[in-house]
Amino acid sequence: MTARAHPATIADVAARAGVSQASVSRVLNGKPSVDPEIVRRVRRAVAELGYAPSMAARSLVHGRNQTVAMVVPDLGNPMFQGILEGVSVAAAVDGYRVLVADTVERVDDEEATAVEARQRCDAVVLCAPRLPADRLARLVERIAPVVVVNRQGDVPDVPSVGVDYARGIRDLVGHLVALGHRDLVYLSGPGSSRSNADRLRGIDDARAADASLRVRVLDGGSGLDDGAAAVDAVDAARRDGATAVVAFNDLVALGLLTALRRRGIDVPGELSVAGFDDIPMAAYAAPSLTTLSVPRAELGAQVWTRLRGLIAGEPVAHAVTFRPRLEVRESTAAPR
Amino acid sequence: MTARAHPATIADVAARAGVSQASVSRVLNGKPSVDPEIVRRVRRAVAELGYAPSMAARSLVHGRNQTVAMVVPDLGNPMFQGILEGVSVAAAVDGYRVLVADTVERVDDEEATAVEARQRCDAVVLCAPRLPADRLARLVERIAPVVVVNRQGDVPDVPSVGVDYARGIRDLVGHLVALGHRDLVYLSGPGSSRSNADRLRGIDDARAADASLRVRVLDGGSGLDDGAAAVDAVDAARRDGATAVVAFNDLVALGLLTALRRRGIDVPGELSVAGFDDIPMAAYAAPSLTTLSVPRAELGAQVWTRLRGLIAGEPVAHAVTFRPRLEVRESTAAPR
DNA sequence: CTGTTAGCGCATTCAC
DNA sequence: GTGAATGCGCTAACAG
Repeated sequence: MTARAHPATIADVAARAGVSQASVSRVLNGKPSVDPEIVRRVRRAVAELGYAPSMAARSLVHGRNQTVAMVVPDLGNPMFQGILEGVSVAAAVDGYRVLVADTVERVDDEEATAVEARQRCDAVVLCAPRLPADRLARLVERIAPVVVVNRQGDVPDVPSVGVDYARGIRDLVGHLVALGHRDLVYLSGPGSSRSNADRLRGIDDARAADASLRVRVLDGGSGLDDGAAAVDAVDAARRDGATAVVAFNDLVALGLLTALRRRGIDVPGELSVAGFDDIPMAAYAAPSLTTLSVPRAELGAQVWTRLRGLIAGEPVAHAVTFRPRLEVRESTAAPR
Repeated sequence: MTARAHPATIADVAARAGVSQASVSRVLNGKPSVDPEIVRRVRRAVAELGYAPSMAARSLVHGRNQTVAMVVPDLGNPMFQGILEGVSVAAAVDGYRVLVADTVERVDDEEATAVEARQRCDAVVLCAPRLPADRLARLVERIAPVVVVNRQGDVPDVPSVGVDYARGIRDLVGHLVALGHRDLVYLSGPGSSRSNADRLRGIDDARAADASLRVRVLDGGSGLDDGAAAVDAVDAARRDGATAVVAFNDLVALGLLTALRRRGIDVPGELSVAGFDDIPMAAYAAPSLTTLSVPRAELGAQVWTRLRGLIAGEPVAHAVTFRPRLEVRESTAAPR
């Protein structure tokens, strides 16, 4: 077994099998009508040489990579992890792999990252919740084919898959109102984030539909720490009459829950708390968290379906929006 | 602005600038000593044509991708997410990207996945906690350059970075013993997992050092659900005298915590509980979780450092092992 | 300092 | 059905 310094090439295989490179190529790509005898010899040579085709060469010829990029603002967020996993698994079935490009919340070079990622891949999945719509619009046409996540309506003619945050919030508020709450707090997410804007729209809709409803909007964030840090403001609102709080997402709600517990404020006795996303931990919190469930994996799968279509040159598919499902748990109850 | 069907090539740029392809290449790669005038014209042509170099062609010539693969058993695990993020960020600094290959816990085709990933990338980061040592050894030589995570000692001559689980467990048991515990439960992780074996070794060491110490090993798992599902067995042990439980990881501990609460068992009053990993949620649990902190991001950075060295042809660097730091929180206390 | 030439490894014409 | 030639886009020698 002589080890070669450089990996075997198709030429080596051809020589070893005593056939032409073209034949080897045909066999390897399963082209029909190749003499069985040739097939056998080629397969043997391939095995003996431990030959593996060069992806680089193949990419150059085909103009395709079999790789897509997924740019995310923060890999630490369970939401994006879920989508990544969904896309990753779905794409793998079609022989595609996914490259992750974590912009680490640096909105400023999100465009550069996306463009760079596109150069190495056949397409990109863009999660850019904070990129202003006009910049987003310019970006997507530079990096097509692309599908955007949670930017429905911001970029016409670009496939988009996302969550109906406004709808989810309305459902949630409806649940709280039904319990008897009239004075709510919305603990907002990152100010510039599109999905936060969507949630705010849901809040506004709810307010418009019910004049007796009061909702105070407090600054929050998107992580556990942000939720905990908001406890002062939340408690102040509570003493001023608020009876329930809707957090930007589960992480924030969980952080708040802990801070409230430390302060001795009973949830849901003295204050109801709800989140968004239904991350695995939500059901395990104390009290378990009322939240809105979003199908992360399925969302990822849908993203891939659209991306694959685009790569294949199919027309832009319709946008899909998942309606969150209200998951009522212990953290919300009727106010005292 | 005439739009071209096919992206501009270096030949287009050369023609437009009235120079040779070689010159264009030189300018683009920042080769020294190129006539400033030429540089200007090339830059202008590049801008006008919106030229972007083909990574595929470049890869073919260089034999390198500027991409590494990271194969993980489960992207849903915060541990791997953290490492991924660490590697991703560190690699980006050097112009490298990372491809994720989620084997979705399917140990059987872990090898195939890794090999396939290696074919598209310059190197691979291998997280394969359950792959038997002999198969691992054979695998790594097929996919070198590679650095393995948490398989210290299993593959000599392969850079490895990991966590000293045994040491962490000993430190933790020491803490529990100091509190007065003598009868512990170890809620084990996946049976075939190397890191579970390491923890068991830590348990054995502790037992060997202290004959009066009793440790019952119970079957667990690696997720929230596994922890919750173990509550019956844990409670039985408790009634039989056990006063503290060491869970495989934080997820398991958190799941158990919730199940215990539902059963009305006070932690740490009636039972102490500790985890491993110090995931963000650990500090926010009720009660907050005593655990062992491992530097995920730094671990990822170390992985990249080693991988980069290997790619550059440097000799195999020494293995690094991080000693976990004990994080004492509310979930452990002296037994009644 | 610049241009010309020759591959990198493969898939794909086109003749045979 | 098979082989020989051509080119994907780029960089690295080599001349000039």
